[in-house]
Amino acid sequence: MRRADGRRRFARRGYHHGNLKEALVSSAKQLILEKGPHGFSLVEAARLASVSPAAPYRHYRDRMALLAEVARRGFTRFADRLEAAWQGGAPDPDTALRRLGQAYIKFACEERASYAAMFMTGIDPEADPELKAESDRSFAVLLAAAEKIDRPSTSDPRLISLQIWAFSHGVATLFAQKPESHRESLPDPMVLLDSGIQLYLNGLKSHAAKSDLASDTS
Amino acid sequence: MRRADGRRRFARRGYHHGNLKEALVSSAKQLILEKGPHGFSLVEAARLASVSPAAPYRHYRDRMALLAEVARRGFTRFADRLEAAWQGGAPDPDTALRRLGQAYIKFACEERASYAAMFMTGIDPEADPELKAESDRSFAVLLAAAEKIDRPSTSDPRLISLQIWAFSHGVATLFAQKPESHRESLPDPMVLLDSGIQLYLNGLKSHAAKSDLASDTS
DNA sequence: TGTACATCAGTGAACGCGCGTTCACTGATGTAC
DNA sequence: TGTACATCAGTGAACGCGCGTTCACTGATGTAC
Repeated sequence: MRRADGRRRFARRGYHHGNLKEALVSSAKQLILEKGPHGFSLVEAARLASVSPAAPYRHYRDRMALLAEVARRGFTRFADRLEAAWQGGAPDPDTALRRLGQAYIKFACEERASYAAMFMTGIDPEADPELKAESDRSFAVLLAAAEKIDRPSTSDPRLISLQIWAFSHGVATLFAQKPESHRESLPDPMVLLDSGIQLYLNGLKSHAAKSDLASDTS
Repeated sequence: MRRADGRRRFARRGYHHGNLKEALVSSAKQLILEKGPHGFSLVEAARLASVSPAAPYRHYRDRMALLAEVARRGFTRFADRLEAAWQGGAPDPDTALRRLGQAYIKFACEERASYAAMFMTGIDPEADPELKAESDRSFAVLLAAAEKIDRPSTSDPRLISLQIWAFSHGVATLFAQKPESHRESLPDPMVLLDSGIQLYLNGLKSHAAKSDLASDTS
């Protein structure tokens, strides 16, 4: 286990690594953090796992397959967290939605590499059924939330969920993706999203009795 | 001027290109569209401009310098468009802000390559004074708008402008960056942003008399 | 419990590729007189 | 208007690099008997 020049992270148990599949995912995440999802290379991930450049091909078809694995696992944890935050909308939808937003940002901050693999690699969930399942599960939480909140009866929950998603994603990519040191005088992304969502919900409510802007596209 | 195998786009006038600096910017934008900002290479841009791989170095220090030039020009047009849309807030701030949002999405759709160079390359405006000036000018429009709209007196215009920016950026990256063919059943990004901003503004207004959520971070 | 053997998960060398960049050069252009 | 010359903007060949991927191989593991 050496470092610095020939950087290695995982002690080897012998000829066989023991847990190379996991180790590669972990190495990939570290490299994505350091160089962004496009700077990631399979060769370097292998090096980081103390393994020859050919070894990863025993576990992943190619470079993209490992990236997709990182994204897939990311979506799984993402969906788990969102579900746990939403809790079926208890005790009331507004409170639950605020928790949902906080969970979103928390994930983007704490799992920067996963978030990048999920949303900044141009990976297409449609191409991989497993990936799609987990990504659908994530979005389903947002949709359920949009359906349950206090809103005009004619409003479109799908539109609302996409708006909340876009807002969350914007805050995540602009303010939560950079390492904390680089944020300087910017406001806390959590506060930014939270207060924005509250204002948005308020707008929805106050419009319940008026014209339905969220479904009126004029 | 040939194509397909040795793809060339610009007719040469002879030994000297005539307008290589411009041609390279144009080639770079096309390549960014085709392969994303990370797939862009200086060698290929040169090829597309019918010029040897060494030629670009007469005009740009290195690969990043050309990318920064695309971003800088993008920010210039972006700021121009935002200023033109905002019009000092006439005839009323709400109407002007809606125009602003529309201009934002319009830019992201019509100038996908520029938008990508500006926001998806990890380019740092702080590093280049010219870049920073144009990027500041863009953000200044958003800030001016946030100051002028109907909002609680205790609210923080900076926070509001960042929220509007984050929402716009989220819609732009999630729904406006992909080629239109790939959007399928998704709603029009323009409508998505516009109706969301209206709801947000409404929330701001309805809170003017109540507690100021936009400045209260509890 | 011991041995033969199939299977698994590694090795390491090699390949072709495209890229960024440098270099000595050369053709074209524009300016001074 | 014509010529000498400096400067500018190209060429093309070459370099070293890291990457993705393949290949024949081999050491370790686990299972059948």
